[in-house]
Amino acid sequence: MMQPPDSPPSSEQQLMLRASALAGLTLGELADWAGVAVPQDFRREKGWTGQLIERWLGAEAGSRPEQDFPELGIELKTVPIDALGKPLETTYVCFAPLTGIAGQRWEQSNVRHKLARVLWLPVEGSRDIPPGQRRVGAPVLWSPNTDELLLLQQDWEELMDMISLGQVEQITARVGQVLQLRPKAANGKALTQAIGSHGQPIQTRPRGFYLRKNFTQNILLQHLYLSENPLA
DNA sequence: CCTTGATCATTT
DNA sequence: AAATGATCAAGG
Repeated sequence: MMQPPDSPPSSEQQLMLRASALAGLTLGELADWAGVAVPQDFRREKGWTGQLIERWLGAEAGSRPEQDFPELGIELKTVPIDALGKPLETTYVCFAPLTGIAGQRWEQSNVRHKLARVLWLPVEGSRDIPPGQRRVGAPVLWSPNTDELLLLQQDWEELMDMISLGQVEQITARVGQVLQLRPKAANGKALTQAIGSHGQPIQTRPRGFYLRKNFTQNILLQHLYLSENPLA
């Protein structure tokens, strides 16, 4: 039986070694060995899988607005996949700034920084598989290529333009080719300040940036054909 | 309230 | 069946 590390990985290689060691194991095994109870479902513990994987890779717990491995400049994302390897959910990236965004540039945006380097860890997520029996897949270390970067930048600029023009209430999840903007809060009562259609301050639900499923799927698929040893 | 970890539940 | 909009928990 394995045991979770007690310190962050000292190198990218060590991180990948840790992640690769999880491939093929079930969430039940990882939970047992870490002394964590497995929930019947995720209705009341939606972040359970991500937090379990964080422990096994030695990420610092917490809600700091930073990368999971700041020393390595790497962000960790677990992604639920179906039997065919397709993402079952969009991927949350970060909150969207709704005020004080004049002159904000893509190059220095939170989205750009978060996605600079991501360690994707696919996990079986079909609801007909009990959480404890769901298997962890092989890790994929990814940085956006030129095409992906351009798509992300185009979407980010379109969304941020709408926000700065006071059109945040008109933004639906349909806007954006690969990046979308959706509510992100504890509930519908949470409100934050934004810009209204006449430039006046308004109260609206906080929003977050999410990656569409197809975009994430292409990342995982590319590695299937283009990486040296995708199954290692 | 904000940010982290995301999935749920209803609509389309 | 897929996508959108809503929601749950914990740390700060």
